[in-house]
Amino acid sequence: MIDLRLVRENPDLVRASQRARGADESLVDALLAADAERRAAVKAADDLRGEQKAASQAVRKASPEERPAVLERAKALAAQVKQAEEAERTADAALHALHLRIPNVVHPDVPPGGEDDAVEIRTVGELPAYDFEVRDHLQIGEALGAIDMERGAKVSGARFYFLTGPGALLEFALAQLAITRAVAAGFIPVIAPALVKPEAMEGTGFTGEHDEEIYRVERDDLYLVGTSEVALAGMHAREVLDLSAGPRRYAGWSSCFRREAGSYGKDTRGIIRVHWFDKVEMFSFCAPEEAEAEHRRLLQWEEEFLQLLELPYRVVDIAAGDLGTSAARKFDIEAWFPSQGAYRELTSTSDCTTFQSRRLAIRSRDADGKPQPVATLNGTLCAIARTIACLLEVHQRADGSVHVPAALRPWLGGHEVLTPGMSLTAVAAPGLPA
RNA sequence: GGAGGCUUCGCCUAGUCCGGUCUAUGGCGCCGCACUGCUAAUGCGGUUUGGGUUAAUCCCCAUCCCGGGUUCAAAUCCCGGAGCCUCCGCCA
Repeated sequence: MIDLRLVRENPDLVRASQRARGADESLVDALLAADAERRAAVKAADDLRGEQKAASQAVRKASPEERPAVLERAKALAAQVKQAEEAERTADAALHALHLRIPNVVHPDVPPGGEDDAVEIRTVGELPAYDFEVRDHLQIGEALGAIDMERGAKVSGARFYFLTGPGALLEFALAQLAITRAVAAGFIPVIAPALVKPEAMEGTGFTGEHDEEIYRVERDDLYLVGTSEVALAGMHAREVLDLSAGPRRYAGWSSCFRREAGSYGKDTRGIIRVHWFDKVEMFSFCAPEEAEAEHRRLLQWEEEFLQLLELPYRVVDIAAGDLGTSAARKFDIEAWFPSQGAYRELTSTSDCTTFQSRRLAIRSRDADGKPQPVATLNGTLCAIARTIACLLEVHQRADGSVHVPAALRPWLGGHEVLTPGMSLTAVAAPGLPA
């Protein structure tokens, strides 16, 4: 949630942010009114409680003769306090409900507009040219024995898949490369839970407008995460972190689950948009004043990863109307999918400033030693299924084989190419005993 | 799934049986000051978090795992829940 002091002191800034998002501007004034009401209710209840406390002491000290009268007064006050506390709770709940409905304040440099108004920042890598008819990743994957959609549907339904043979090995290779890179950059590797409590989901801002996107396990009141960001952010809920040595960075691996409600008919083919995939996610806790620089660093790590995979891509600055609830700013990296002749989102990094940490009560001590909300940032290092799809397409060859980028070879037995029908028995990490 | 134990202001801890200056004790750590050639030791003072109020200080309210209840009054009594530990059962 956003900083209430900002709303009080600079409501126009928040109104402008709401406008930029295409969200309801009047919420800001409703919030201000609710805030004033809550403060009045708090003051009334506090004052009454103070009186009651004194009265309660008086009961104890009263002589036997005056005791009945004093007790009478204390009882009356107790009843008033009860009423005042009820009013306080109501006012507080009203404020909280409004507070939760307001998304993060957008960064001033965010481009205006909606989904189609992302601004291209740069393109990197040469678009490949093919002197044969380009196949899509599913055709290539099926020929390689790497992807089995039909049986995925048989077992789990639409948008489920099996990764088999070289596909399964590719998943591990990508995960290894991602985690290895992240650890080398100073990230703490984490295997995060994929089922979380409602609190963690709410804290990261996913339950509001994205509710339809989330799998819920009713019986146990748990959610399946759509990204390990949820667990990683929740990891330090209600803690005071020591960030004096710089940002605290985690690289989390987890399965991710998405209902994809409302995307019927979109990307129905292959493993570009699926209900479940595995992902290595970067997550950073840092001082608010460092957030923008950290955001650029996350973006850079994402770019380096795609460069290692030899995938051409472009970086886009997401427009205000297309930002998630928690994000003040978001950069996507879109990689080239030859079968579509288009760039498609492969990774995404968001600066959530103090929005998530305020909800989750994640703080660090400022220069005065006072706990203050930290900034949280997240970025995809590798969304594995979609990355496999992109790799297969970009690195395809006329004979149905697929070029293996050098960076992945250590985990694919040193093979420079994946070929239909190849034997996997030789695929082992070099240096391991046979 | 069953039985028992535990949870106090950074860490440890007193207090809970028997409700009332608990405005929560003490130790460690940390910060400041004094003493000291310097350090150590010692002494004195400070040190939970959130909210309200304020120009700021002061002050006020809440906070003893969480949520209810009883009471004029709850760390303390009652009910519900969470987490941790031990044992039994089951299990990869």
